[in-house]
Amino acid sequence: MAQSRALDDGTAHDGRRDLAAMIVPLGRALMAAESPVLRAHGLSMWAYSVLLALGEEPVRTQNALAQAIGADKTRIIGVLDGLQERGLIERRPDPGDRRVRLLSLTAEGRRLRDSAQAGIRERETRLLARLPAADRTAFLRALRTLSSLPEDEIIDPE
Amino acid sequence: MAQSRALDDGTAHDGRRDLAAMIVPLGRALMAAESPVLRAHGLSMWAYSVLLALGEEPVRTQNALAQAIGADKTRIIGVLDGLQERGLIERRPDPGDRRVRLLSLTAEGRRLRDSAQAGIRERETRLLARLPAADRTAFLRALRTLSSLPEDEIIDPE
DNA sequence: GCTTATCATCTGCTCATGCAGATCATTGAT
DNA sequence: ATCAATGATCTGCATGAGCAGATGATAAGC
Repeated sequence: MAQSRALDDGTAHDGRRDLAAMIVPLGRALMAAESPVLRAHGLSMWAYSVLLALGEEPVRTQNALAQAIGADKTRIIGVLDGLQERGLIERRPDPGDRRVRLLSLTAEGRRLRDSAQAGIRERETRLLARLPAADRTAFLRALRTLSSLPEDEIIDPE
Repeated sequence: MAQSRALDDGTAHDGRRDLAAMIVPLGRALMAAESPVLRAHGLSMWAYSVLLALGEEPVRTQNALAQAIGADKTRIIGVLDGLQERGLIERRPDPGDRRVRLLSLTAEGRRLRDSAQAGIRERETRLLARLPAADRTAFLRALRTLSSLPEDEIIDPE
């Protein structure tokens, strides 16, 4: 263990840093990278998250949508108001239960989402070009796997 | 483009999600995973980050330390006070410039850091076991590369 | 019909964070 | 010696997020 810190960079005895220590700042930087693209499209991070979460089928209940994007159900109401006013989403009562809203994208909302996402994708492609092709592919595959895990499986693996 | 959304899961036309959309929630979950380990060691996230950032050589200036861990220099003062009180770190004036503090780990601080990190590493190993070995290796290699990039290179690649 | 539960909505409160400003001690330049 | 800059420290302010509670409309169960 005398060599446990040959390099003073937060690394453990196997020479790598904690996952969180690598992933969290990277996530912050990626969000900062998205910021100008979203601004150019007149979207906040939460507005964009909402657009990403809405697809071909309406999402049933605002609470379900909020949970899907990791937001507070009370705090997305203003976001939804704004998106609805701009004609990017529609909110309709569920005919079978009028307490509930069905949320869907408009064609305009889809276009804006796709345009913003294309801008973000372009930047990501340039960033990922720093990785060897095989590493890039494996990285994305691993990331998809890990990010698809239910949260409690990440928190308490096995 | 008619097939651009075969699956309604926030994916672009190449079928993958935005990096931020995958990495940010993963980072949050990883932090949540660390939480019980840190609590068991009587450490906050920031306290742990400070311990990780201090190595064999003293860190010169509190501001440099704050920047290194992505914290606000004014907000880590309390953290440093607490760590110092517990005998986990030392703060000494630089003999060459008494405005400046030299920050270093005590032996006790090193032990606590290493113990916490071992606990966290154990959980990570279990989590990463879900990946095929080759993907795991490539993922960690890629993650190291990306997380080592200067922030402005991530924000504005090339 | 009455009671309980659910959804959307609004609002208040607390906490963390980022940033700015002020103060004091120290340093460097003139 | 004076002035400007720097580092640590304290504090205030604004903002956003998380959570709780209340309200009104609607639905389900008895």
